[in-house]
Amino acid sequence: MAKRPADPANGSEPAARQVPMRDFSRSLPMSLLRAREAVMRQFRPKLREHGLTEQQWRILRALAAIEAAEVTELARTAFLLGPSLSRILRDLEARNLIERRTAKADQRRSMVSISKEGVKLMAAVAPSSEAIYAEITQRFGARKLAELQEMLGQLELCLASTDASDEVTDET
Amino acid sequence: MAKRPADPANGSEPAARQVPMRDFSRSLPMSLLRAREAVMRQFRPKLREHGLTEQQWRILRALAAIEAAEVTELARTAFLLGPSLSRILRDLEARNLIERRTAKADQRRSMVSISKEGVKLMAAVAPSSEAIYAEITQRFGARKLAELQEMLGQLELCLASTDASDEVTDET
DNA sequence: CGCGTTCACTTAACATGTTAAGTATCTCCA
DNA sequence: TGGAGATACTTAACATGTTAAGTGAACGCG
Repeated sequence: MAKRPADPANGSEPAARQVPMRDFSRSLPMSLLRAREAVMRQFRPKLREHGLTEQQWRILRALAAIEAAEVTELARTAFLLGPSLSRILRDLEARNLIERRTAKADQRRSMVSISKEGVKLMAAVAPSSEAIYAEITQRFGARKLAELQEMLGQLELCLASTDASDEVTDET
Repeated sequence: MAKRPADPANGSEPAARQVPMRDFSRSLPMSLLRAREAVMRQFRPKLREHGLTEQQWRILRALAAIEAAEVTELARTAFLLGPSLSRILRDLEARNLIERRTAKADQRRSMVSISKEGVKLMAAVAPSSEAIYAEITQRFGARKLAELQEMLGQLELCLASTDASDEVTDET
């Protein structure tokens, strides 16, 4: 309470409290944000070496596992919003890392697939990526990691019904 | 150039023989991303009603708990990068939600504090925010939530040492 | 003093997140 | 069959993430 502009007549009063807002810093969104950032900080430098952003890498990985996918399907898989994906695909296509064709049966749909170049790039990055993931797994503990991901999945699930209209998420 | 026939009519073809990688939808970064998104999806609409983004709300919350803070300190607390914070502070100041003064002892530093308007806005949003958080807690379970956050904290901690003390990146 | 260094921010430039609006295509049914 | 509505993207506009460079002030040390 009583938050004042800290009167300008005084000399030094840098630190207000030692325990400012544990409350805020311990909120669930912040915990998730910091944890994810800690993880991504391990990967980003290596991806950057290959001229890839995190999202571009997600897309390539998603495409490498399938023959081809519609844009909407790819968005769901790579967990990207349509507009973001649209832009990224345009750039990846310009770099010849992916290929795009409109479906014959439905001219609205665009089938996206990874190119030879894209596969080559993936092959170059994958080993480092796997090594980093293995390092993280080892540091944190494989069992604990599985446990954590199980809880994250449950959290996601128990919040999904709130805003979802009536979607049936039939995943693996 | 025609990578493969890839008939446009096929619906499911779990090939995935190119580069052997984990199913990336189960990777840790994706799990964290999806979980966080599921949580934030609960908050965003309410914040938006008040013309606030998630980051702006973080800053106001951080400022509400202290008298004033330097920009760098605030960045650390709200978990924002300097440039992002710089922009947001400029906007929040234009909306009279915060106040800024340069420190007397060190002209480089800028002391930021929340304004009366900002406090008023927080008072308007906080109840809804708390209600949403309570709902999440109830759905997921308070004990489980605490457990999850404990694990997230441990994950963050066990990865923190990697980029801080561990070094030898003198290849630049 | 003087000058190079560090520090605290700010700008710049590019990429993505987020919401709303636009465009082309397809579906359905009166 | 043709026109309203739904669908699959794409664009647009604004806000933030991310890295690099810039600016001005404080420091250190000869």
